[in-house]
Amino acid sequence: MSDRIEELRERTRFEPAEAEPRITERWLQSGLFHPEPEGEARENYSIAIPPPNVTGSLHMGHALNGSIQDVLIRHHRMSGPPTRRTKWILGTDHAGIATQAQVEKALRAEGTSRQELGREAFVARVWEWREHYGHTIVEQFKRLGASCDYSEERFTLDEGYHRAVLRVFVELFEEGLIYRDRYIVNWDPGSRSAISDLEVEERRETDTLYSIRYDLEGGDGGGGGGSVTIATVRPETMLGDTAVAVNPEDERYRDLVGRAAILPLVGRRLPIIADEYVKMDFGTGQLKVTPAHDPNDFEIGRRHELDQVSVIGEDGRMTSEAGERFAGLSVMEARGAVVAALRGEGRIVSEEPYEHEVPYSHRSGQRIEPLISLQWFMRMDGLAEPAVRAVREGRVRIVPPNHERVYLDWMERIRPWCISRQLWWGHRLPVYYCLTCQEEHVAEEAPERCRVCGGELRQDEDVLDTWFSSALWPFATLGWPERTPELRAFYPTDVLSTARDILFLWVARMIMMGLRFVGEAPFRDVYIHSVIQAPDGRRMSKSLGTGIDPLEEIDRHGADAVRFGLLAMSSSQDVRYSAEKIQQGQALANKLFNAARFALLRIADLPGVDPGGIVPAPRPQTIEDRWILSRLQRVKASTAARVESYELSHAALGLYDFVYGELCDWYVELVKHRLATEEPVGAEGDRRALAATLLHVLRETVALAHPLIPFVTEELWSYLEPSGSLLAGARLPRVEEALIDPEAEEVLGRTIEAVTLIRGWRDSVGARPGLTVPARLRADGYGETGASIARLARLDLGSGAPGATPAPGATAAPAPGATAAPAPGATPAPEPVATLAIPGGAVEVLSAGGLDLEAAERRRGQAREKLEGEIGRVRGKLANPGFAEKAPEAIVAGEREKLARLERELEEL
RNA sequence: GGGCGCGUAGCUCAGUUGGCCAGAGCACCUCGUUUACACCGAGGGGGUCGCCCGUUCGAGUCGGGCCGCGCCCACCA
Repeated sequence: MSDRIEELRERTRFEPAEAEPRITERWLQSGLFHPEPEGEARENYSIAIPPPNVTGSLHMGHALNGSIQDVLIRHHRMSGPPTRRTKWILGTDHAGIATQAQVEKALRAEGTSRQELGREAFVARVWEWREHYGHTIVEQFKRLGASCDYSEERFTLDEGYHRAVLRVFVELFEEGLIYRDRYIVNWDPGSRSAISDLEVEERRETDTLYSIRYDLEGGDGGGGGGSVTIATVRPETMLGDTAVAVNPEDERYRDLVGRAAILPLVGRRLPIIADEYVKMDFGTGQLKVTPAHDPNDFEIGRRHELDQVSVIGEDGRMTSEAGERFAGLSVMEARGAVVAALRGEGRIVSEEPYEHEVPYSHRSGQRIEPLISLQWFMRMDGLAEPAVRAVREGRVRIVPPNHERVYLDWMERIRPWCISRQLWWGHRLPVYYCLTCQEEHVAEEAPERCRVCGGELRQDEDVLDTWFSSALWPFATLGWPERTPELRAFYPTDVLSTARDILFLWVARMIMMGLRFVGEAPFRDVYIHSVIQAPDGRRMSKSLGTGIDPLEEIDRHGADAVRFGLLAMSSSQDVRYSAEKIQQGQALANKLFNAARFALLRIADLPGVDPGGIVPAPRPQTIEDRWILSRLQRVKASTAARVESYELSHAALGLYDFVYGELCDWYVELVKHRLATEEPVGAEGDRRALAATLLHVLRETVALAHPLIPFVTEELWSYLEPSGSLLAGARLPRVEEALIDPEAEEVLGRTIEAVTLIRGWRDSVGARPGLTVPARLRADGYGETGASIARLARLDLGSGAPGATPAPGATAAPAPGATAAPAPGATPAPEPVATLAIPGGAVEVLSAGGLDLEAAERRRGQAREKLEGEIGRVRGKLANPGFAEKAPEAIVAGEREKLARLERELEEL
């Protein structure tokens, strides 16, 4: 052990770049991240990672969620005897559209296309692509320190997973929940596929609202027979109009209903119908109905059995149905042409700018073209109902709970889900059509021939929405539909951690599918974490140039720093990225490293003490030992509670406060002299006890911090744990109630305040840092810490200072009067040249050497003023009859005590 | 149009069920070669807790209104 410690002498800082790869390697070799599939899910702990896109790379959202999940995973892994079977299910998502788009882009660069390659070759090409780029993100998770089970990486398109998808599809089809329909869908011309409602985003845009006059049937064409005026932002769609609608309550148009208008440019007869959808107060109250290109009109069309004329094709161009003049034009070209033609006929009544919401594809960024298409749908209401109950009844908890209502609202109004995609990359639908008799077959195994006519079969061209397969993630990854030991051991998982943007897209669907197919919700908790925004408050995105690369941050500051920073930033709401928090994490790692380094080297240097022979254990000799042990129990308890209730920023910052504000700033400083070599202060017994205590405190602190900052703590563990075992596989330190010591906390709390006050005073009176000031303590409650105060505040308290002898003027005096005698046998007390208040009394300064007494006097005046003000306030409060009567007893008592203390301090001044 | 949330020090954020003088990190100023750490240490300045009204002995915290900002959901051409 000593040799290893010797090398620490040269390492004055923790170097993440050097240490992290080494430590990662040890973890991966250890097998600790792979639990055997034994026991029941309720005794084990598991999390299914939200599978990143297979060709993606680590962004800030992954880094945050990875940090959060890893804290939970490591914390729970370390909370068993000595470890608990803990599995972090790892894998990637095939991400249909995104991946296909990437490969298509590459093909374009090569001057070819997927069409040219053909389906089979294209899919093979994507698999190749996936082999090539599919592992980067997994490697990046390793750099973050994520302790996933890397030995069992899944893919939403691997063989076993595919079987699960087919099973689900077939069962739902047989139940009638999956069906095929010609329905209006969100057509994404960018990916040439239908997409679901959830993949559409609305953007505010300003278009032109045209009012167009349609003549009524039976008129003379000159307007004499009357006309209707409709308003539209999409004049090109009028070519597909099949009706004009008015509100049935609309008095103005009552007699129009049942008549017909003539569609300009086309000449089609448009029946005028009455439908409640039409708003009487919008425009003229007359609405053109285009069932094939507007979702509302589609519904109206179904109600009134209107014709559907599709004038826009899946390529985003006008079809032949649009008429010769327009066929082949793009939508925008057609718009111009239609407007020009109408203008030529004098049919444009007005044009005005109009701001409205326009649907765009979340996937391709292109404007959605609603059109009618033959697609596969899944009815959701029956599946949603148990998923609603699971949340209502608390079997699934959403944290923070205010998202629960959003979930419930959406689930209760859930609509059919369009699950087919016109892509090649994905799970191809297990649907087969007979080429001769058209009979439809749905089966997990492709049938040989048509069961009706024996004809040849062809498989449906479409693939399933990526989210269909993602919805099965928590159980498909564990071997379902087989009843595997993995499934028994790790399903349901414990928590699903995610940002809220995929609450519907993914989380809700997992709950529905888990309940339906395994009979249990896939996780107990849904933890919804922050979205990290760019420092300027904009969304972090590559395209905006606002993204910050977590890997670059890891390179610069270390994975511990990035983890700590992200955890400290995160909360229940969105937050801006804070580089300072990352630096704070780096500082913490370095601080902890150096505190341990100091202790280890000092202990190694102790004369007559064999560091190897010291058994780390709490062996408190002094009040500061009792204090740090007590504080250690508190931070162990609070950290565990915070991690378990997902208050990760509090856990991180609480740990920081302990390490900095208690362990390093105070405890290490308080005990330094007891380890001093040149000038032996304490007995050897004390040194040995102190060494044991110090090592114990360090070990527990390091273990406690491990889930948050695993690298530096693992590194330190290699010095603190002689067996050479890994901290990742150690047990979290338990809270020892017996070591909680309110008295020590009280005494040290007061001592710290006193030292801080004296230091502040010194600074304000111009005392050089090296100057030792002769002084006398005239205050209660410093019997055990007077010497510490003298040392830390650089006071000379006379002969009584060293060792454990009570400091002069401290607790000895039975009465707290001003006449408290100095230590017996001392020479007559000199007159103080200055006095400053500390909790429980005052410090009297006995020599003016090196001090600015005028400043001291000013300061005393300020202190007195402040005390008086405070006393006044407290007195006023106590004098208020309402306060004394109505406030709780403890509060009143506290105020009384405070008053007494302040009065004593004032008196001492 | 509905829903959720935010507005606390120059910046980024904490402030549990209303109760000691409203905190932290960073930034800023002063001092410091104290033998763990200069990625350091000590000290300091800095806040009408968005605004108004109310409830209460007591409000950053609860209620109402207003102003500003963000996000989610939603089928008005």
